[in-house]
Amino acid sequence: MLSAAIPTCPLAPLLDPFLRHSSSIQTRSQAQQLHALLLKSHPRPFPLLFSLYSALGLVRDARLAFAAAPSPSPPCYAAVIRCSTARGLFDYSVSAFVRMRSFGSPLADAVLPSVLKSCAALRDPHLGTAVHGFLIRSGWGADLFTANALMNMYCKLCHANDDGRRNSPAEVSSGDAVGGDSRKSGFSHASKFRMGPLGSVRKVFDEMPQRDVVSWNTLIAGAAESGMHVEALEMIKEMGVAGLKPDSFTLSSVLPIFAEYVDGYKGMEIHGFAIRHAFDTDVFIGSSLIDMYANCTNVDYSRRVFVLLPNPDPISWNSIIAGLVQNGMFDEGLKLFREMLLCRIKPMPVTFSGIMPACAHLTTLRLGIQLHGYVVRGGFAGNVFVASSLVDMYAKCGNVHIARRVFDGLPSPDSVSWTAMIMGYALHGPAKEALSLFQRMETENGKPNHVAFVAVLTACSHAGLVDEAWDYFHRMSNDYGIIPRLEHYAAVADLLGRAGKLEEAYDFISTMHIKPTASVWSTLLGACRVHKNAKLAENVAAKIFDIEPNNMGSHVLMSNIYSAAGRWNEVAKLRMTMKDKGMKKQAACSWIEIKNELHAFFAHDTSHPCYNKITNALKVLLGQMEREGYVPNTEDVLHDIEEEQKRNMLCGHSERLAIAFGIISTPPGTTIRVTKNLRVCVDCHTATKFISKIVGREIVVRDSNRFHHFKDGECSCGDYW
DNA sequence: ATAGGGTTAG
Repeated sequence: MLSAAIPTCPLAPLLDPFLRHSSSIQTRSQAQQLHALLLKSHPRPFPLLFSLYSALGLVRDARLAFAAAPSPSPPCYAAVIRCSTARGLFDYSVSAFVRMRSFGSPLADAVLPSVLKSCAALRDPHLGTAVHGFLIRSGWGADLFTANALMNMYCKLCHANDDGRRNSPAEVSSGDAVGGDSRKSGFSHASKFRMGPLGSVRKVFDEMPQRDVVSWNTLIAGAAESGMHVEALEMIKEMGVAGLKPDSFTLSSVLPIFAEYVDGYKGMEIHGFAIRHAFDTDVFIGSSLIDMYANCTNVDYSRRVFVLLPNPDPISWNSIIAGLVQNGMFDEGLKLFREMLLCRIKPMPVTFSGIMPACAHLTTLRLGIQLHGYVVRGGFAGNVFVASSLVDMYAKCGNVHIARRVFDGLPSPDSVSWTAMIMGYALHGPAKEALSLFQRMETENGKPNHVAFVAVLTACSHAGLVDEAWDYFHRMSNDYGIIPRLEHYAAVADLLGRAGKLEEAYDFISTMHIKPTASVWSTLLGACRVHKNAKLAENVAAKIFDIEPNNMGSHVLMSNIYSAAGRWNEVAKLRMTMKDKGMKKQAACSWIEIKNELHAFFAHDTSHPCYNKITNALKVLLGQMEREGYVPNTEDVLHDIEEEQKRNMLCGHSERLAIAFGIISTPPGTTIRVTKNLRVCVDCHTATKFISKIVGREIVVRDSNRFHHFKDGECSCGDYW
């Protein structure tokens, strides 16, 4: 190619084969030798040299060579600009372009697409529009590649302000007000398109003299990302009319739409299309399909797609792991994470934010700490997604202080980090911390969203702060314009109920502006049980059974309420109903991790190999507890049996077995961490307070609702839960 | 030369 320029040089015959077959240059020193020969043979630098250095990843050498060039030719500028863009050195690419313009050097072919790509990556609207103006003046406006790159740049620029997450605020995309300006494009929705944030993109598209698949794909992807879902799907049809077939790029930009709409059926149609056109082995499509099926709770299909991918890439792994975890298949997620490591695929920040919730839900602090170590070693600790998931994991695994330390280490926590931390305090009890953090969030992070309000209301609820909760509840809509959702109502109703304001709670739920669910009523039913209001309970239960006739939790609660009131006939009747409906009470279970091994206990479970030791320890403890003033509270033993038997029943509760086992299997002073699947029982709560004092241990119990930290005879919940 | 996939808090 350029060898035509060389004949004047005696070295030319030597160089020629290398310049013709640049792939024969494989190492840095070979490239440098060629560079040296070129410098000797030819006063002006060779464009190929820059491409060569860049292809070998030696961008520094390329830049040095370029900086030393006295007056680079247009092809040299072009090579440097293209290479630096391809290597991600966007600012360098732009400054080379600016330098080229300032010397008045003519524009080589195929430079502008790279410059525009760099402008897009830099998210600099002034730069972008300046280049746009220049390219029109210099007559490149009609160039297909340039216009495509221009569209892409405007797409990126209009998403410059959101933080890259999927749920950007959707444009109105219903079918109204169509018609509009259809002269130019002939497309019914063009006018709406032009008025939206993608106006510039659409304008470029409409004015292109010719369009290819990339043009369409860029426009479709832009629409899909801006929430203009209907338009995006409509345009796929239109591109067919224009004689262009959708390809794997087209599909991968519209698949997330079905994931977001949770329309697995439509998603499956696309999957079928992908299979028919042999796109289904494309990793991009594969990852989108995995995510789409996982979002539609059809994670088995996600798994099938993953298994059928011939060459899953790191993102495919991330997708399947996150998909499994999001669908509650925590062990499976962890298993795949281990497989991923075995396949020598390096985890990325997303891998950890995807897998960490599994540890949080499983309450497996040990594994969480291991992953945290991995995060630190991998240099991902500064990633706000990862850090937020760590905050959440530590809080959910019972270590709210470490959670706080991770949180405090974040240079700029986002709303998720704040909310995770506030929720952490809410779960553990220090409501003051939660409230003061919320206040800090308002000043430092700006507008709290609806989830932050769920967290702060939960904190109030768990601490019995009725007035504060009302204040937040009202400020939420008055100051921030957030319409209360079910979760907010539920938190307030729960709070009122637990504070004993049963009638007020009843009225509150009855006048909600959305239809209360069975679960909202259930919290009140629970409160009726605690505050022994059987009459209101019957009323509430009727509401629940009206919505969910087979709601098992409420049958159990109602049965407990009747037993507590000694109404054994009603209990029997309810039990019959439950039996008829085939409902089975969820068995109480507590578990504890000792030396990397999980020990689970059901109530009155004698199967554990250490069962005898455990009961002996409990017997000894009971004696000490009674000397300290412990009186068994048999109120909640809901069986029609003698008092003595009731006392024995209490000792067999699953949490007590787990705690006793923890005490006899760990060195003195070790914190005991127990998890229970149901709420902790009143008597066990009292007993654990005594036990913590007697054995001088901190005992952390996570029940289905919150954490209890027992220490020196006190509990962090202040006996309010 | 230009276009694509995955993540955290209730």
